[in-house]
Amino acid sequence: MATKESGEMYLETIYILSKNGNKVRKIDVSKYMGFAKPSVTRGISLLEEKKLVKIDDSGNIVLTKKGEKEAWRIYERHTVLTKMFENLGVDSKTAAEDACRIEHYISDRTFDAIKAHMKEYEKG
Amino acid sequence: MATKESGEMYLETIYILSKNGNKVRKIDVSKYMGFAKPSVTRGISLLEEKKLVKIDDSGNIVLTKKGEKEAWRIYERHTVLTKMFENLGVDSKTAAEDACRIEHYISDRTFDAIKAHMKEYEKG
DNA sequence: TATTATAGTTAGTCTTTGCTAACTTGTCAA
DNA sequence: TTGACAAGTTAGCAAAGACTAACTATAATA
Repeated sequence: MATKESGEMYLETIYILSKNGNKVRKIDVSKYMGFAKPSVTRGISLLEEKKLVKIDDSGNIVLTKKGEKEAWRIYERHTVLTKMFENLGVDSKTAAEDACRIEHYISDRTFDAIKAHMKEYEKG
Repeated sequence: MATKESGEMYLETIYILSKNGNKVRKIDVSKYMGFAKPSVTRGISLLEEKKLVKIDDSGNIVLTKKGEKEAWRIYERHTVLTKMFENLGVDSKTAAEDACRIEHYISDRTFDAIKAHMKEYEKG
């Protein structure tokens, strides 16, 4: 598989950790994901190459416009899929775990259909 | 990821190709999946080690009980997920493609919830 | 200032799973 | 019987993405 999964997980993690205006360093990502520091060093540097993040003068990881957009894309998949599974009666933990794996593999087209359906569902 | 994906795809392919009582050789798997012969040689031999398939005297790949069960598990995911996406308005091709990727990552628990929901849906 | 802890990097390993090149085996037809 | 083609294997490469060991650099504290 052209595994975008790894990069997307780093991106999503950075997004989550920085959501409340928090500074995010590589060590934070390392701890959050449970990956060794060198793995994170490389993972993030790949994101840098793709212009998805920058490292500021203090060593904080900052999402670029492009990175922010992409991270949001993944994060939205995560939340919507989790909610869908919960609505189907799946416990929150399992729902979130499944969403976290599936979010990387679902096409825009199918995700949009799910999103539209969820919107309807919530309405009435 | 503890990628079960590759092995599951081989298994599912063998299942599909043998569904109508057809004999399945490695070359058939190779053509169906678009993989080179050596890749298939190894892929299948891993399934042999796990006692999921056997090679009979004529070189045909035969699913064991265990392999059959596992293959069916994947195949059912494939069909149910495809149908669900189609019901949400996704075109058949996209629905099948998404199902094919996602089928490897969805937990039993979540899949059961989806299956139950589809049953309800079809009833009414 | 010197010590020490924390953050980060470098170098190199491992596993998975695809690939090609080149060989072997087995079958069928001339 | 031989020649040729199809099926399958062996050996080795590549990329992704995790790891450890060991280093450096930074920052806080005695």
